Amino acid sequence: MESQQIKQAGLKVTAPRVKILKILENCGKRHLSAEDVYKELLSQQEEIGLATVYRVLTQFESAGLVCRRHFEGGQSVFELNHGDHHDHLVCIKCGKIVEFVDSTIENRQARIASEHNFRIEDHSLVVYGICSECQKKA
Amino acid sequence: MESQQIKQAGLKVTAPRVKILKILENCGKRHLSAEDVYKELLSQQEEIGLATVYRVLTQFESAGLVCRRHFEGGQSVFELNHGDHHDHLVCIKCGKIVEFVDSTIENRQARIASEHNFRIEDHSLVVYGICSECQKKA
DNA sequence: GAGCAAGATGCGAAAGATATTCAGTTTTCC
DNA sequence: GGAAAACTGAATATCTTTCGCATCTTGCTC
Repeated sequence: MESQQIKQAGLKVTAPRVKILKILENCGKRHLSAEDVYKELLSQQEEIGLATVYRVLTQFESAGLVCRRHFEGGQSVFELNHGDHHDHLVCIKCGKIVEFVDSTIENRQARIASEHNFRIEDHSLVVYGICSECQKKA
Repeated sequence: MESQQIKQAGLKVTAPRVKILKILENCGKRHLSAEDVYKELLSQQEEIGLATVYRVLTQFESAGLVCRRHFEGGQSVFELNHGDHHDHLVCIKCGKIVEFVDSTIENRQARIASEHNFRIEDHSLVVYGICSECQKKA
């Protein structure tokens, strides 16, 4: 149940939060912008302001429920945090996003960071390209 | 001479362009936001508008003279393009940026992209962490 | 070097994303 | 059931980036 996750995050269980979490879980797409979530709410006849969407997503982020990503293009996208880290392959034509994990890359990153005496907190690897369908179309 | 580079890029040689390019070359830091460049111009008593800074940087980007990066935090940073691709290690405390290149990572990326039938156009790898100095301070 | 067209510039205003304020409402906890 | 604390929507503010447009420059020609 969504309300459990929200409660465990130390947040009060309110209608907007539950609905937003539901959307993140059920809307099919893994990556949604604040705007996407807002539009989805509107299409469900929900009376939830954009400001609340941002607030809730930010709170979810602090609580570790979702991750925020800044891809190129100004807008942030949010995705549910399933605990596993992964990187992204983004199609610059159609916006399709593929997730991947590669331990070789993760290891090299750790190595490089330690060579520079950095303690890694996070990282973001995004590969931009053109997916097979868009290659055909072009 | 800066004016050569600008001319070769197919752009008219104008005072703002030369000055901005000089700043990128000489200001010491490799990564500047549009705001940074603008402030630097102001401190040099130059009458150059912020809009022009953005326009010029965007043109330089199209011309391949500089690269624009979107790190976390809303603002874009620009850096001179020396032809070589590289990735970034960013200190989330002090903002220090270290550049690195790792062919193992590059290769894995290419492999992953081809496994998904993507044609790579670009990529961005940013590792966020805490640098040695900031670790001491904390 | 004057003349001209194409292209640049500066400024203010606008756009887009996100954050904040505020007053009223809802949840939680006892 | 009620008070305190936390939450909400709307409007507003902010920040970065872009646009519109009148004016000025540059690069080329003669």
